[in-house]
Amino acid sequence: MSLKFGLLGILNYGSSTGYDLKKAFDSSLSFFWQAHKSQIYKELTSLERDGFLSVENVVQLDRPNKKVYSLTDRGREEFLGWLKSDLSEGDFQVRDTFLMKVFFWGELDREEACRKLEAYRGIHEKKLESYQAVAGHIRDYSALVDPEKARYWEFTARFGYRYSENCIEWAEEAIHLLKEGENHG
Amino acid sequence: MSLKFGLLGILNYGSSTGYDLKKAFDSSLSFFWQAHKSQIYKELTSLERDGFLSVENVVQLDRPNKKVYSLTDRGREEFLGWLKSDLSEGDFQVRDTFLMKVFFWGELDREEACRKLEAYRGIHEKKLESYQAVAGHIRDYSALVDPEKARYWEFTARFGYRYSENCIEWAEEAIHLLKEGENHG
DNA sequence: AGGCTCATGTAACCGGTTACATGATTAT
DNA sequence: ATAATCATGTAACCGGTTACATGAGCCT
Repeated sequence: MSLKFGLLGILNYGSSTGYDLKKAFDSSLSFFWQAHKSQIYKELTSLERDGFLSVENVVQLDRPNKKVYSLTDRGREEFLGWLKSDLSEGDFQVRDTFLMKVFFWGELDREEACRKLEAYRGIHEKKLESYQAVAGHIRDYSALVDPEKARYWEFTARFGYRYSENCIEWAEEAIHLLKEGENHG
Repeated sequence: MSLKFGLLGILNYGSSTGYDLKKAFDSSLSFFWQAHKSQIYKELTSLERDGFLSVENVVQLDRPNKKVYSLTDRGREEFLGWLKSDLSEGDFQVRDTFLMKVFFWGELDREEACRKLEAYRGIHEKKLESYQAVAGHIRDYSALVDPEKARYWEFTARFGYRYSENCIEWAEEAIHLLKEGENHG
């Protein structure tokens, strides 16, 4: 359901093509939402059919033709309605296959569990670095765009940073407990 | 994809019916995975078709008949294969509609953003309480079941607790930044 | 009388993933 | 030469959600 609003939200900044929307997703929303191009093209078609977007065919000579989508008034209303709507249960539901595995780790031996925790920590350490880079990009941007927007982009990047930090601390705590338990477990 | 392994994992503890598997999901896996009963019944049918489960029809007189599913050897192999498999990209991808909204909050005024952050904090404060209750239940259980299993159940509960704690701290930080920005923004 | 628990599902739909398909231009 | 970029999609499939449907027994 949220891909729809992600697309409307980006198009609220300005008109765009499916191709560029995919790039926008990959570069700025991918921490908390991923989208395949096939899904983006499908969704754009139905948003246009429903009157939330208008489309213009742009013929190009040196490159493939393209379809430029623009938010209609109805589309903007739809987007703002979603944005203002109250938080609901679904906004808090997490799905995490890694934690599902952890839940069943009683079937593995502790060495294997420790190795997996260390791999997990390593991945989040790399993510920390990339969030710092993202934070830098946003600061560069915020000089150019509405700083009121950039403020919230920073909040989401900060969330990602803190999230990975927390995963690392949790993993270290768990590793510690496993190694402690080895002696008198 | 992970519902499959969640079901195999619980059935690895012992045979069960769709009805009871739904309860097991709701009571212990729901923090990181939710499942509807319609989906559970569908999945059980295909797991049996694929030879990962066997099924026994149990006729009852005072209650509706039931189907008791049991893990086959193939099913146990399939489960352990998944459990031992290396972490992949998909194990780290987050989907969070709340953060999607935050990303676009530049379209709202700050008071509204603050109110939503406070609601968010409030919800996670309630979640913190429920995780403490969960941790208690696990400790009660761990006297009865294999403590090596309970250890990992605690890890996932601890993750949930820390996650909500982190959300609260992030929200407070964000509220602070918004209120600070009011004066000289 | 009314609501909860036990116990099963089907049907319609929506959202998301993977693979396939094309083809010119531009940069290394 | 070759790989990347630009730009569009389709098709098949899988996974997940919502609503509908039934019906006995037990508790208040």
